[in-house]
Amino acid sequence: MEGNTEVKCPDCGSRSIDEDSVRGERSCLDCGLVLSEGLIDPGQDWTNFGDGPDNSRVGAPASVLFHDKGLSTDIHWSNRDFAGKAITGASRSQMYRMRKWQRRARSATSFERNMESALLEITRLGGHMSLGKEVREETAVIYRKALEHDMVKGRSIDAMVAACMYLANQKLKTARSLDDFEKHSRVTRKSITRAHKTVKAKLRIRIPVSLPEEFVDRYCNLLGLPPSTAADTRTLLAQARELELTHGKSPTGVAAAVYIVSRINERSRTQREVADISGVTEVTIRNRYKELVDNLGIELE
DNA sequence: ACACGTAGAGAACTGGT
DNA sequence: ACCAGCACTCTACGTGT
Repeated sequence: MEGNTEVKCPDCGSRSIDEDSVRGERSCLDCGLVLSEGLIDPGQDWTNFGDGPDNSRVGAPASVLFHDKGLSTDIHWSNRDFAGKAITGASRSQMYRMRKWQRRARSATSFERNMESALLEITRLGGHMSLGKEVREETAVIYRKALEHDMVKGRSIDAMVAACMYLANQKLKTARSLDDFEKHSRVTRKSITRAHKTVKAKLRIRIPVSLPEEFVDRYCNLLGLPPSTAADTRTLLAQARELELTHGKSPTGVAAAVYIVSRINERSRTQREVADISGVTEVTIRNRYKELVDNLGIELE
């Protein structure tokens, strides 16, 4: 699982790379940098306990949303044996002991106990904020890493969960604001932002920076504009970058330069249309549009 | 219908104390 | 650690063509 000598962490140079086939990702054990996600486990997905081929797939899939990844079993409390017959006397008290010890063994370490309460909070908070399973799983993955890197000590589990979920929410672009988290979490806004900052820095989680150019093709496509318009837009964006007009602006807003080009090329689209497909408001389109037109000396009739 | 502008608020970052 | 200020985008308007 670890010590893969062929891979070196590009960030800190460490060779301790953790390959986690359940979570489908590779990360550096020293700095926590996630090297690659979406790895495919090449192994068979069943265990054959018998003779000959056995391709049966049984049981729920492993999930990061259970502290033991959902793979442990319970001894049921009904005091019945496999045939439904009541279990009594000595074997019954033996079963009580077995249940007790099984539970203790399962959540024995402080790590697991911490993870267990964190997952409860992830489920609760995720539910309150109507965040889907994807975000909750991403939160669990980030939280587990934070726990592994000793970041939870000294702050509340709830604050750390909120911070991790906020990060997951940013990463997956589910658009919940800090206010939403403040409202539904049981901790203060400050403790959330602090934990958020720490986790983001220590785990080197980058909220991917996207460039305006990445959106141009899709926008043109959605607007029914030809590839030549996309090309013209990229040229325009290159000039805008020279004059530093793209710095600090939202890439989607800048990409609305498509609007300008659509007018230049006399395939005019309205601000409303561009706003609808790009997810930025008409106001932002107007502001970018005005800035670009003013600074690049573009004449429109 | 469309383009254009403004005010007020929120989010996230920066720098000063 | 905390606050103030900053640049940007959003919502929600209004005005003009």
